Amino acid sequence: MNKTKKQIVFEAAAKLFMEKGYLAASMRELAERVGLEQASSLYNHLKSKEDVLRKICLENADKFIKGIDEIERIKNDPITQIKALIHLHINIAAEDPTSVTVFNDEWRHLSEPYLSDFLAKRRNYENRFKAIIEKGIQTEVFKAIDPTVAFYTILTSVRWIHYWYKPERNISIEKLESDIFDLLVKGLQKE
Amino acid sequence: MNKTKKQIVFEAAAKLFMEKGYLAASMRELAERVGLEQASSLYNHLKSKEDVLRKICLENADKFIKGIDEIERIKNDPITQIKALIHLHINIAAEDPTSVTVFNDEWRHLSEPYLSDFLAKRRNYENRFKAIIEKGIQTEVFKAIDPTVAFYTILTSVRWIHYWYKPERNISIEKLESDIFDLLVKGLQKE
DNA sequence: TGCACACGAACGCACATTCGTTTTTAATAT
DNA sequence: ATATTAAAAACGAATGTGCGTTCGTGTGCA
Repeated sequence: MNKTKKQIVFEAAAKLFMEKGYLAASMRELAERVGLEQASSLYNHLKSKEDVLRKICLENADKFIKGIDEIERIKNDPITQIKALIHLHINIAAEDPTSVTVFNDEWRHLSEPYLSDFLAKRRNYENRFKAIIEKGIQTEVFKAIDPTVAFYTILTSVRWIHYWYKPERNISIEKLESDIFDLLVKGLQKE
Repeated sequence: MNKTKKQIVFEAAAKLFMEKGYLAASMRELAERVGLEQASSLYNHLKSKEDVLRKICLENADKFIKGIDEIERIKNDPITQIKALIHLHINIAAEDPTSVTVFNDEWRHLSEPYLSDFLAKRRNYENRFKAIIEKGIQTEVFKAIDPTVAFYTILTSVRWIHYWYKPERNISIEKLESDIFDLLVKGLQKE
């Protein structure tokens, strides 16, 4: 099925936001990229520049929330849950790398009240992520290192995968997933 | 010794760049923050907005290059080198978190040829970081996971520490360092 | 007397967005 | 097939705003 012009515009916007950053991306350049002579023509397809950013951020935030909902529901032990969280981050990043990059890097340019909404969702996700790690430490499945350190180190690792992972480097996402899991859970060192 | 006005201006600029992002930071707001009524007055202390960004980026890039220079010179085995790299990242971040944040997040707004210079330095650093990990894998000190995955996962972990590490959380940088080392090298899982 | 600094006006530019108008498209009726 | 119509999309001019920076001038301190 053909993409609507609206879809084309939104995808080009995400790409432009990713490449230049939200503030440096201009509606004039976006127009050019989708074959329009005038930026004003864009407004037949979108409400505003920020509205595009909002949709991208919200969409991805919901993906993560939905993901952790299911992980909490289905998985039980912390190790399997961590594995599932790695899986979640990699899959979302692989599915739409452009969109997840914008989500990750440009959310701070949301204006209120959308910024607060976004941050609330983010905090919610992070707290639940952290709780999984804390549970692992409490039940002595994980090492007795500082939970905050463990949490942020792992979250950071998986949150920025989109920065460097390019599928064409002929490493599959399955291998990527299991390598990251090995590294974070079992450590870099051999025995 | 008292800070010169120039120092005050540069530090306030770094802080402003960090808080709002380089593009969203305005010279008028910077002026206000350092007690000047007019943005034009700033130009007695700095050459241009971008010049401030350049100095911040260059300064930090050199810190990392100098750091890895010494690590290559003094340390021998990959494990000790990784430990030293973690130490390096944490110390640079702790010493001047504001500046390292700007360095890390805003370099892309450098214009040519400074951008290319910066990226060359960055590539240099990353290649040498990666070489250490590859050596560890080749000599079978490290697990046989994909070197690129190992490299980026570790680099990402240490590169974004400034995002979340606040010294007032009463965890010392020594503990932070050893916990991150434990996690990355020995793994999260117990035994 | 000179120098460092602050001021205030001004310049030129790029930006997102609005508006009224024209063109294109596609569905309907002849 | 062709003509009619209404909606969708593109246009181009215009608006207002904020930006970095320059310049000429003034002020106060060494």
